[in-house]
Amino acid sequence: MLQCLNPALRKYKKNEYLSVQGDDFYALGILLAGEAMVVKDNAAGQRTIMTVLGEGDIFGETAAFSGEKKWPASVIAQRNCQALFLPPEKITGNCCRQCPSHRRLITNMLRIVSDRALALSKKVEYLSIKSIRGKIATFLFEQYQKQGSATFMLPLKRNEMAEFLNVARPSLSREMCRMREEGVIDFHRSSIKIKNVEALKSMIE
Amino acid sequence: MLQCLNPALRKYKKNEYLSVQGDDFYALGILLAGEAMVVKDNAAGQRTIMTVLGEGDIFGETAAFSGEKKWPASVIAQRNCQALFLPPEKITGNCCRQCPSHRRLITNMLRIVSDRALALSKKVEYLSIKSIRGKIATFLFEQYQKQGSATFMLPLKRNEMAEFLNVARPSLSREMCRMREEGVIDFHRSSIKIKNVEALKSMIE
DNA sequence: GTAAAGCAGTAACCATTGTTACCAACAGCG
DNA sequence: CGCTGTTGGTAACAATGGTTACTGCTTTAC
Repeated sequence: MLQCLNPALRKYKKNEYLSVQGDDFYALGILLAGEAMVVKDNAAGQRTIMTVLGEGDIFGETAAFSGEKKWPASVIAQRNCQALFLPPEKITGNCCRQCPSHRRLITNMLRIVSDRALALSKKVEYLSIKSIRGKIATFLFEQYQKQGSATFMLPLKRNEMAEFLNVARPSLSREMCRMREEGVIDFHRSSIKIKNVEALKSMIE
Repeated sequence: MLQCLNPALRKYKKNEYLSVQGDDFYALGILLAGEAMVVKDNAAGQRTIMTVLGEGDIFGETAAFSGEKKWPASVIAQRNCQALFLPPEKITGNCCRQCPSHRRLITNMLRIVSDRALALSKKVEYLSIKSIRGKIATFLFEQYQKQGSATFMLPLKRNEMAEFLNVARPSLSREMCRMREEGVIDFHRSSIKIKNVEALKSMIE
């Protein structure tokens, strides 16, 4: 079976990175020996520990089958580690002649469930932020990155945005206006301009 | 391919239930025609709309491959609907001779990713509750159901419980004591007794 | 063009929750 | 037994965010 999967075995010293957040994703990981930490950095550079991996634990399983082909978090060796990496195609793969449509079905299924998990994990991120300002900053910064320009249109109305961020609409308005007064952003209705990216970043979290 | 999967086709009139939250889960659904709503009821009887399904949308995909074999939400026809139901085993199934270990691998993978999605959706539920009291009530009620008795031990220390619910520890203590004063619960350290289940339920959400 | 509906900003007030700091109860240990 | 560290309750105060209600600006429909 292992031959069929053709996994890559790698060794890491303490504090080495098994994977780096944002890097291209090629292979699902299995920690064979040692201990590693899954950490997520946000835009402000703050780091959150997601989990600690022990021997036998799998990492990157959500990204493996989703549409997103970047590592959603970094994995850092806490001690010397050994890890196996296997490309997700190998798992769903047709090493043992199966009907192609069946294979397609399984792949789709995995992708659907994984995408769902990714979306939920995004939602958890937003909900875990306590201040409205932090939520706004995170939201805007993400839009800014996605749209690539400092001036863009918000994809949601205030109403919807408030619901999405789980806050009251007037509170959202109030806070956005404060941020405008402070010169961090400028906006009118749905069009928005980020005037000070660094300041915005620092408000994240 | 469809023969291989052997799906059940069912028709529903407006307002009929395609699935009922808490019922045993046997088959994954695909909405072929019509429109349906996915709703989640909480213990207090309040209903949240999760999504609206259109033609071609899949429902129950997370439960299908996870360890949990109950419907996590209800699906209600908004208009006359047609839906296809197929048992998840058929998807992962060996209709086309594949090596058993490979099949095992795929099933495990699906289960892992699905369980992850379920856990995240649970977390979202907790984080979406705004009042501390609501969080406590939800948490306690869930423990109560899981442990089956009105007197039980909390699995977390105050510290950890506060972190889990994403609130400050003193605020948690304060609120728990208020609930004790009101006669809804009684507790000492980690041992807790639910004195008024109905009152507790009504505090959920 | 005008009425009606929906959307967004504003302000005052109030409730809830976080913060900080301190204290009491308890567990483990010599 | 008393020391120490941990855990949990308490209280005062500050800050944050929700509520409500009103306003004016846009958009849509007729």
